[in-house]
Amino acid sequence: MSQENKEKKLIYRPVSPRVDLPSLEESILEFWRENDIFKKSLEAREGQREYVFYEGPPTANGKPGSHHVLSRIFKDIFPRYRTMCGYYVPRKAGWDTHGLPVELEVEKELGISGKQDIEKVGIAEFNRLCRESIYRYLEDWEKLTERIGFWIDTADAYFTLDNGYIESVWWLLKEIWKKGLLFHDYKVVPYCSRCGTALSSHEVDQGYRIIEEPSVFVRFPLADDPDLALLVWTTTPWTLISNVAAAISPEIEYVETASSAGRLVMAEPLVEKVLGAEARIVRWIPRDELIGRSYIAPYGFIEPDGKAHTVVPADFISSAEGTGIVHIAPAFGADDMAVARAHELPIINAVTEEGVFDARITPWAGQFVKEADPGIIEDLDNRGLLVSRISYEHSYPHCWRCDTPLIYYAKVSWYIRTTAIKDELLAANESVNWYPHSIKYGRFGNWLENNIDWALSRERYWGTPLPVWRCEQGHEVCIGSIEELGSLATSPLPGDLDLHRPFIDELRLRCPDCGRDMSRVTEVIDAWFDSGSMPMAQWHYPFENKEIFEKRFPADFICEAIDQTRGWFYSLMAVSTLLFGKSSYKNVICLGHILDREGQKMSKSKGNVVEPWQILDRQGADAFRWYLFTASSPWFPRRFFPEAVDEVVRKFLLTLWNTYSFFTVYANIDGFDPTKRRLAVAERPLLDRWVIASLNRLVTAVREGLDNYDVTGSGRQIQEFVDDLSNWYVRRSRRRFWKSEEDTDKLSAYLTLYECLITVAKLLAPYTPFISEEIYRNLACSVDPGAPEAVHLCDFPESDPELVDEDLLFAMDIVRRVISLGRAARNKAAIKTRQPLRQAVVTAAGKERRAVENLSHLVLDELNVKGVSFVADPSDLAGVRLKPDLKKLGPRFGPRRPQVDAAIAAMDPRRAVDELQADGRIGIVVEGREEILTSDELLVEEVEKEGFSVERHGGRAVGITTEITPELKREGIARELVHKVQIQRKEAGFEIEDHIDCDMSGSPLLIDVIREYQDFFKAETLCRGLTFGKGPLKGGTTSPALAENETVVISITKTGPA
RNA sequence: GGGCGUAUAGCUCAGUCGGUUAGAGCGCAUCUCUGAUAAGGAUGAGGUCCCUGGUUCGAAUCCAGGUACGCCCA
Repeated sequence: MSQENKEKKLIYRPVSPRVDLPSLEESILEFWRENDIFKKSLEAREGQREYVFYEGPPTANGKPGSHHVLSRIFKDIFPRYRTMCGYYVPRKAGWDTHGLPVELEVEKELGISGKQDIEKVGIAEFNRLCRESIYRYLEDWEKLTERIGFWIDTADAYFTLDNGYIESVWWLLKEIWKKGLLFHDYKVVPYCSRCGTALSSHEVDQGYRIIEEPSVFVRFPLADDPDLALLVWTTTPWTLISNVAAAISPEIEYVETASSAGRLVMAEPLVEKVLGAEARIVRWIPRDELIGRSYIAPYGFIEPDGKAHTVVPADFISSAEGTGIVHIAPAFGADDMAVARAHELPIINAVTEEGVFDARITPWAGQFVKEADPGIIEDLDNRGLLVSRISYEHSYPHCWRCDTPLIYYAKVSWYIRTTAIKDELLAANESVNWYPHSIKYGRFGNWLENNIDWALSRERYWGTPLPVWRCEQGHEVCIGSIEELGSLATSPLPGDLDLHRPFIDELRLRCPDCGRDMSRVTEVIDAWFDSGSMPMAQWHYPFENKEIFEKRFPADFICEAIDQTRGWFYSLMAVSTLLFGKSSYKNVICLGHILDREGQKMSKSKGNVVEPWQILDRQGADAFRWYLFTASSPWFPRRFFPEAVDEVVRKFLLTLWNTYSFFTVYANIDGFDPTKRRLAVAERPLLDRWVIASLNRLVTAVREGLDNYDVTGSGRQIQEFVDDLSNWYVRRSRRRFWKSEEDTDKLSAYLTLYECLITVAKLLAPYTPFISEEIYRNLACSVDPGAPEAVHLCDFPESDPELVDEDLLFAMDIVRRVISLGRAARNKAAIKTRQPLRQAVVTAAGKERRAVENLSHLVLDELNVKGVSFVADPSDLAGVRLKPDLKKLGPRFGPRRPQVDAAIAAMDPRRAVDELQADGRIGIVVEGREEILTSDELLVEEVEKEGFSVERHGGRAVGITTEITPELKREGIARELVHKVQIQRKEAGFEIEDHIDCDMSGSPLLIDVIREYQDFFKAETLCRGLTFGKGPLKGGTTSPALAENETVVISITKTGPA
């Protein structure tokens, strides 16, 4: 045959059953590159209806990890799918380039930390390094992006650091400013006084340590009754100097107490804990009596600028510790600040940015606030205000760089008043489809409901500068374009102006109000505002590309991980709602995180990170993709490790590959060319019509799934089909492919398998673009020069509902269940499949019975039985057992049901069933009372009958006769010996179509059987000359074989090909 | 401390409206089948359906409280 192949031109490129998937994928990548397939896939759909995708820009400031693969393949699959469905789906890449993480990376590289260090280096140099660091990993990202088959236009990517991008962001900010929604106010931030900088929450998290601190209980005497005092607890005595109010909870009861400490007001539940058992409750004080009461402040260094030192309500107060009365110092606590805003309290700040008391606080001026605590406590004690002090152990944040205890400190910050558009945000959210749905009114909806103003500014260096200039008079302008900047600048703009710091800071403007010099405020903006602006800024809107933006807004689809709820998902929605009053996206998939094998977060420090290249180099991108698409729901957190992907390769990709390989081997032998042959499906055998029906049903399901953003469900259905195709359709059809006659049956098998493979390749193209491409190209392009050159240029398959023969699908399903039960029954009886048996008995009636009858040849063959018979009445096959139908008897008898169960169990089942059949009802006695049960209130189950081996599942049972007659035994022996010879042929290395001569000597019984079955024997083993007892054949292979405890010596020799 | 999510076999996951014996694949053991396959088939071992309480005749499923993990906040 090999000789013949060399001479004959093969239709299909030969496909080895062994495949190296990663290197196959590399060659497909090369094909795509060389032939511009991605570009062609776009061009082919130009002018068609658009499907709009927005790329949420990753920060390329580090190597991409497995979680990036997850999000990037989900970003890939829908554009691919929609393209195949006929949509035009442009895919512009983007990179997020600003922000603290970039700065930290550069600080680390330079071995510096903190703002003072950065300013020593110089902002120009520092930002130059930031810009450089962005590009450092870009290549890694682009390589990975290509390798995993994520088609996105990286050549035309947007960068948030581009002047054009920044100009668009400025324009957006100016629009917000014009609406009066950009403002500045105090914000309490975790602050390191040594480094002179606020810390991000990420940094704060790194510095928590358990420390022991003094905490004090202090008297705040009431102004109108100084003998009675509020009892206040604080762990930061130094903040008492800046006190402006005392807060009580609207939910806790307050009392006046009498004890050795005097008359004190506090929360009732805490009295004993704080004052001890000796304290006495004098009276309960209604909250109304407290709210609004004035008290004498502990310190009067600073005169408050407004009404202060009164009791106010606040809802964050705990009744678990403290006194239930909380001292409020708005400059040093976020909760305090919120209370101050709600009640229009003044703000007192006695502390400088260096973390020391200012000159007004004479006793402690210049002292670090936390170090002043002991002096303050002593002072309180001396003045009789201290009730008690205790040592308090708690977790307190420290600066991760210098270990200085952080203080919470009010700084001026710029905000966007998103609270003013809360209703619009909620309305915009209504228009979005969230996957999973729970996010919409859960995590995201709640976040919108509790919206707080967007803290926009950062006192940092590498970011979009806040385009606000201020003059000495306090006039402010917000600049919305480079042109506007030029018109107000005191000197012409340089031609190569970089809009970043420090260059932008050097530009002076002339104040439009008073004509004085204006300089820029120093802040840059939150990088989230950059990325949230991408729908406009990626196009340099409104300065350019107006039509493109309008056409591609909002996005049909975006996708990121769950941590973006308050990140990109929010910023994207907030920016567009501020500007246009609507959401920038319609459908959003919110992915879960990838965890390690133990369910722990992957992190470099734990060393449990799975590098994507580990998977890509060993198992390949398709395997990686398929695993992530189908292993679990996209939004669940998932455990991930390399071995998990192995199963995908073995069970799915190799199964598909081998089916494909099988086809090419035989199609090449037979020279099968699908373009030259036709056969209507209706004229094909049942098995073919079944697999075609199943395929068409699959197409509908996959389309429906992907239309509804269900990747996992659709994928699992494809996997199930491929399994059926290989392990049922091909397995059952094997002989049809290798038989020598060229008949309709064979043609039908080829056409059917071909259609299945091509359609599956197309269905899989969005999922596993590489193997799909290979299968499609070899099968389609090899025979049809008119076929699109890549699977990704094809139309997505459409289902033909006419071909979905539901009855046939049902019938096959039933038959396969019957076969499975039959095999189990054989196994239980320990009768090997090669031994023929007389009969299989199936309990089936009506539609099910007809199904098994129509497909009975499958049952006979698979179960190796001579006949199938049916029993309508299960008792023919089995004994019976009676069970209560709980769904019916439960509601009827309620608590008495257990007694009913017992009464049923006590009946003789055979007689009860007879009675039920005769009368449709039966009487039982429950607690001495007669009750009538009808037949639909009872369930009848069968148990095994003699002479049969029976297996059951649910209401279905299949039995096989276990009697082996001498005749059946002889046939079994014949099959056994055929099997032995087949093994021997294989071991001798003969080709499938080689013919042999065979000699058999030994057991007279076995030889007698083979004489009887010699036609069968010769046909199965391709044996031409069969002799008995002539001894080993010359040049042959000889081996002893055992069947039924008798031995023969079999000798075979090759006599040449067919 | 708050909000959201997850928890089912050693592993990865299904489990419909509350219903009878909680399933699949992998892995393991035993057997079986096989001239496409790294495969197929069957059986078995393996389960505190995270815990506690409640509702109910009946809870993996509904309710409440908790635990662990993750995310986002504080």
